[in-house]
Amino acid sequence: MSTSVANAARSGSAGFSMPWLESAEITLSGPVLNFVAERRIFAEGDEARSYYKVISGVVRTCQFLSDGRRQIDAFYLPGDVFGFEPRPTHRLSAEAVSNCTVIAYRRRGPDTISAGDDRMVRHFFSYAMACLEQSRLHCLLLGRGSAAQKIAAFLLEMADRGDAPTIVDLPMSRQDVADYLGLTIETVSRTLSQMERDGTIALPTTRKVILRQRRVLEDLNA
Amino acid sequence: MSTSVANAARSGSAGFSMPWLESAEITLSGPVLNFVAERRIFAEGDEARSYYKVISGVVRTCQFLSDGRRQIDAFYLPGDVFGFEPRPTHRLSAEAVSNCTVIAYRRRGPDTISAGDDRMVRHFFSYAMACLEQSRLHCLLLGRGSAAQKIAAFLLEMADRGDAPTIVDLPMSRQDVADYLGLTIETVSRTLSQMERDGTIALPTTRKVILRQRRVLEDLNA
DNA sequence: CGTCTCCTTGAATTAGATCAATATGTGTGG
DNA sequence: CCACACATATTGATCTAATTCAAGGAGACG
Repeated sequence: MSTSVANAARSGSAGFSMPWLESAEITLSGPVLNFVAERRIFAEGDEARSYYKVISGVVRTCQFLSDGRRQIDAFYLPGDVFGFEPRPTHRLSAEAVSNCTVIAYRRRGPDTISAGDDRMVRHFFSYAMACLEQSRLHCLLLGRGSAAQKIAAFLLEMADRGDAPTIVDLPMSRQDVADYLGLTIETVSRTLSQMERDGTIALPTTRKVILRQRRVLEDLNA
Repeated sequence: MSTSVANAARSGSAGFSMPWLESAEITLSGPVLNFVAERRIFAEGDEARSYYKVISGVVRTCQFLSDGRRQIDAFYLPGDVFGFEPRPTHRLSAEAVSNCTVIAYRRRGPDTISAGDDRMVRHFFSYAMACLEQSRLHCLLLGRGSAAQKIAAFLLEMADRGDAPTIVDLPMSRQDVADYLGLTIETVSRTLSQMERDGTIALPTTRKVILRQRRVLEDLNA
C-alpha cells in the first residue's frame, strides 16, 4: 500500500470542470489513476502526453535547483486540472502529496494543444491565463513578501479554496509549505507558532489551522 | 521632452512577430505610440483594451505591494509583445523604461481574446504559454536563488535576448534590476562589483556589462 | 560649474537560515 | 494496549546573507 503506483485502468468519463473559469465545461474521458503520497505522477523532462484532473487527494508541481533545493509551483486540490505545458516535455514534475486519484486525459499522438479542436483551445487558453495570473501573484509574494506575509497569504489562499472560511486543513507537510513559499521549514513553524501566540490563528493539530482573526492576516498583505 | 505622452497617431502596420514561438506570424495594425522614460503605458486596474508591440526602447510590467514595494514581472525589448491579460482590467501596470515606441492593437469593444478569430486564439495561446513558462522560472529564481544566482541568471537572460553574446546593454536602472530580482539596489550594486573584482564580468559603464567568464555565471545556477 | 539623479561603498542591523536538540506524533509488531 | 522506531514538528542558539542606514562619487544636463 505504500510504494507501488496503482493504476486502476478503469476507463471512465468525467466533466473537466474548472469552476474558477467562466468558460464552458468540457467533458473528457480517460483512465482513472491512483497515486500514493510522495509518488511521482510525471517528472521534469518526461514527455507531456496527458492532462490530469484531481478527483481526490492533493498534488504538487515543482521545479528543482541544481543543489537539490525545490520550488513548489502550485498545489492542486480535488477539481483542479494540471499537467499543461507549452512544450512536448514537462518542465515541472508532479507528485502526490497525499494518496490521491486523478483522471488522465491522454493527448492523441504528438499533437500539441494548439492542434486540438477550437472549443478546447479556448477552454485551455482561459486555463493557461488563470495559471499565469496565479504565477504572477506567486512571484510578487516570493520576491517581496516577508515570512509572515507569505504565511498569511498562503493560509488565506488555502481557506478560500477549502470549504470552511476559517478552518484550514493543510494536506501538505511543513516542508511543502516552506518550498512553496521560498522559506525553510523552521521559519514556517516559527511563524505559525508566533501567529498562534498572537491569537491570530489556532493550531489544534499540526495539519489544521483555525483563522481566529482573518482580518489580521489580510492586513499583512494589502 | 520629458513629460508628455506623445501620440504619433500614425496608423501603421507591422508584423506581430514573436520569435520565441513556433506559431505563425500574425500581422496587426494599429496606432504607433511614443512613450518617454518612466511614463505609464497602462496602470493596474485600467481597462485592458489593447495589446502592444515594442518597436524601440524598453518596457517593464510590474505589480505593487501595499507598502509601495514593487515587483517587476518582465522587461520587454523591441519585438516583444505585452499587455495581454485574462480579465477585462489590467492586473499589472506597464511603464516605459527608456523612451520607446510601441504599436497598440486595440481590441474591438469589450470582446475578450477568446472571442477573437481562431488563428489569433491559437497564436495568443502559445504566447500565454511562453509567458507562463517564463513566470515559473522567475518564481524559481525569486524563491530559491541567492543574490549572485539571481544576478547571474539576469545577465545571461539579457545577453541571450541581445545581439552580442558577451556584451550586455542594460537599458534599465539598478533599481529596476533590484525590483525584478527581489533584491535591494545596494545588493545588486555590490554583487556586480564583486563579480567584476572576481574577473567574471567587466563594467565599462554602469549600463554596460561584459561577460568575461560566461561559464562561471552559468555554473552558479545549474 | 553647480545641481540632480543614479550608483557605489561602508558600517550597523536584522530577518531568516543553519545547526542542534527535543518533542510530538504515527504506525508496527508484540 | 503498550513499547519501540521513525517521521515530522517545534524550539533554541547561533550565524550569515541581505537589508537598512549613511556617506560619498560619478555622470548627465542645463
